[in-house]
Amino acid sequence: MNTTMLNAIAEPNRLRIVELLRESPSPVGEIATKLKLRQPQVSKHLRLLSEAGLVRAYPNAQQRIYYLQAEPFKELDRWLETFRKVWKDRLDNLNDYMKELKEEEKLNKKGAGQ
Amino acid sequence: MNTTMLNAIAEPNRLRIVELLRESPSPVGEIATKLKLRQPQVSKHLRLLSEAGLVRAYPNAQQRIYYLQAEPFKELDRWLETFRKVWKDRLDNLNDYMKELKEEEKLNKKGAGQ
DNA sequence: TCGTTGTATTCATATATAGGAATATACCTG
DNA sequence: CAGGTATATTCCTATATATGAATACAACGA
Repeated sequence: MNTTMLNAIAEPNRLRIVELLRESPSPVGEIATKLKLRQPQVSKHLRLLSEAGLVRAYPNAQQRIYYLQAEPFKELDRWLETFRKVWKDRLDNLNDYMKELKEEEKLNKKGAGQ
Repeated sequence: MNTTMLNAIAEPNRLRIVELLRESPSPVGEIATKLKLRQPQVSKHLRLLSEAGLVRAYPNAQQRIYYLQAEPFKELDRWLETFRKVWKDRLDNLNDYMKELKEEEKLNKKGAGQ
């Protein structure tokens, strides 16, 4: 998994931008207005998101309409998949661990009490 | 979606730690050895991961065995789900946008040629 | 061409944090 | 209790970056 992508969405305002673009493509000014951010900051965040491959833009007169790219999200999804696969077994193992742990605690208390 | 969780895995070494713990629970020293990191750094990263709710530890003598928590990953999965839902429609819309754009370009070129 | 609108960039500053070194803390064994 | 092992914390420094302010750049309309 790519930390560039994760880093891009780990910043609160960028996450909000992404969630806004999830609803519909938007020009920079509209993003700034809706999220109550200043335009230069939005442009900078979009630059980072763009470099991370999360968004693209197409020009419409002076505007630049930004929209999401699917691929990075799919990559994140594939990464999560590797966790889902292991998850069930792991939880079982964990329960075993915890049971063992509890048994040990009981034994220790018994031992201490002697 | 929670940026604390994202921030936690956005750091390369922490991501490696998470991926290592995905294989099996491990004590700090083992993580340090396998990832060729210094022990204090690993402890610090684990602290952050712990505060973000991604890991927990149970004691085993002097060791602390760290293991992953499922919930934050499930939350991330649910967040991604909101994208998957929109994805298909969005791609169609995008195609429409792009078609419109291309049409506009053609018209502009025609106009410029006059 | 000029003014306007929309966006990007540059520069400076403040803040956050990753890493190194040293040390503290906790627990085990003899 | 002493020594050893495993982990956590503290202090310091360097680096990254989010923000604000000012400005540059680009494209439109009159």
